[in-house]
Amino acid sequence: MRVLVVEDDARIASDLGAALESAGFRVESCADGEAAWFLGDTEDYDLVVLDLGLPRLDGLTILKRWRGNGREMPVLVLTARGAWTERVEGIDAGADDYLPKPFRMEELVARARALVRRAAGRGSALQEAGDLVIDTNRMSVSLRGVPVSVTALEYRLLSYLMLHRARIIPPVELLEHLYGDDDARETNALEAVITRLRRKLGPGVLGTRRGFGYHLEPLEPGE
Amino acid sequence: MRVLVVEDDARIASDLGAALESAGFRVESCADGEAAWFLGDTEDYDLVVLDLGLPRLDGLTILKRWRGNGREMPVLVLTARGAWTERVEGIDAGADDYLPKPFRMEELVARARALVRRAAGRGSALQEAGDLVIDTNRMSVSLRGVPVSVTALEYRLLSYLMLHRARIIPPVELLEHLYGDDDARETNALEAVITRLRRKLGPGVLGTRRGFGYHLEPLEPGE
DNA sequence: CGGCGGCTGTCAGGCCGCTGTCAGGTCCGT
DNA sequence: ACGGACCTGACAGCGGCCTGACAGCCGCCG
Repeated sequence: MRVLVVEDDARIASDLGAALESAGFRVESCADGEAAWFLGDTEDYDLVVLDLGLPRLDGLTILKRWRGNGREMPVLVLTARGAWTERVEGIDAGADDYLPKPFRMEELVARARALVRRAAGRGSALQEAGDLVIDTNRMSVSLRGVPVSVTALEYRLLSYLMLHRARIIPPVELLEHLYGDDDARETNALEAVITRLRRKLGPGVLGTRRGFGYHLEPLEPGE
Repeated sequence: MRVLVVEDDARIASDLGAALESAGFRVESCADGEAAWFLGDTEDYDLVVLDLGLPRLDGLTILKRWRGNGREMPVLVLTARGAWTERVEGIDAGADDYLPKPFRMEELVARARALVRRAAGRGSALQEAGDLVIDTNRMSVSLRGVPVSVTALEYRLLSYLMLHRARIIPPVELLEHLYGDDDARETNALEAVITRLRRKLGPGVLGTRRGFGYHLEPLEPGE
């Protein structure tokens, strides 16, 4: 996690840096507006902490330029106490969160963490198990990087197995999930789906434990 | 048991909260999508009850983001009556169960309990006795760290002995547990299973007390 | 509207591992 | 030493599971 701290007050900057570092961030600092703009525009940060009162180039302007250039990293804006207009402007400029000064370091760290995590949810939401990767946003599946086309039903099955990949899933539970109607199916619809999926995914992905249920293959503790 | 209720209709939310609380849950409510997403992403709940129609941020989107971020708590989705597509989408997004509105509170509570129970087996659910370890998630057995492949019946036998490892289990009780039918079996099916298990586990694991029953080996109270 | 193709449940057939049964053999308690 | 409780290996039937084929359903498109 790489974070850029833009703050001209040396004492605050050093406090911020210390707090964020002890929270596990890799911190880079910058006191000058022009330099900050350049860094944020060219480097990749997971988070920027941006003070608005800066020499040479206003914080809001920097933020607007970044956004205008398509830079989408989360930005946490520090505003002076009660400067309400600044807050509104900050939002308009594309800030993701703001914190009025003075603030407690714990709160800043908490918000920083939340922002980073939230930003993670923006990209493609990937879940993986072994060679299999499913993208829950695009509802797509790929195996060893190669996309595999699956039907809606097959996708549901895979995504459920993926979500509960730590367990063995008994057939009843899968049936309940795929079809909802809890009237006991006496058919082998499930087996059919499994077979068709296996044909697409090849061996070594969908595992069966006779008498127990199904699971995604990399299930560590042996056989 | 901590549960998050995400529901914008105040009346329904309060009914839900009351029902779940009287069922022994600790309830937190949230009517706003953005806030719900944040809570579910940063707090740890044992269950989330999620209504799909929300202001600011759609329930399905929230769910997908949670899953994409690796949040795996059980989620019970509330859908509008007859909105079948919603149900399917909910499953696709990673819901563990869903309930069409309107519903009876008893049913919701029942399903909530079931979900929590199911998810309870998620942490390292290891039970051990002596050198023997049973993983109830993976339904696997290992001896001195070495995985042993057992059949469904053998597994049930072992897990029953494990559960009651403090005492000696008479054969009738085991038969009853394994086969249900209480008509006294005059066969030696049980002995056969025991023998096969002993072959896999080696000596010193399954003990016999002639005339009393079976037990797992390290039986504390004086030999 | 009618044909077409993809999706999916059903059916029949088959494989093979699991499991009860049987026929002994062994061990323990009395 | 005897009887019964228990063990064990062999074996055959069953049932869980797999698979290919087929048909109904539905959306798509001309």
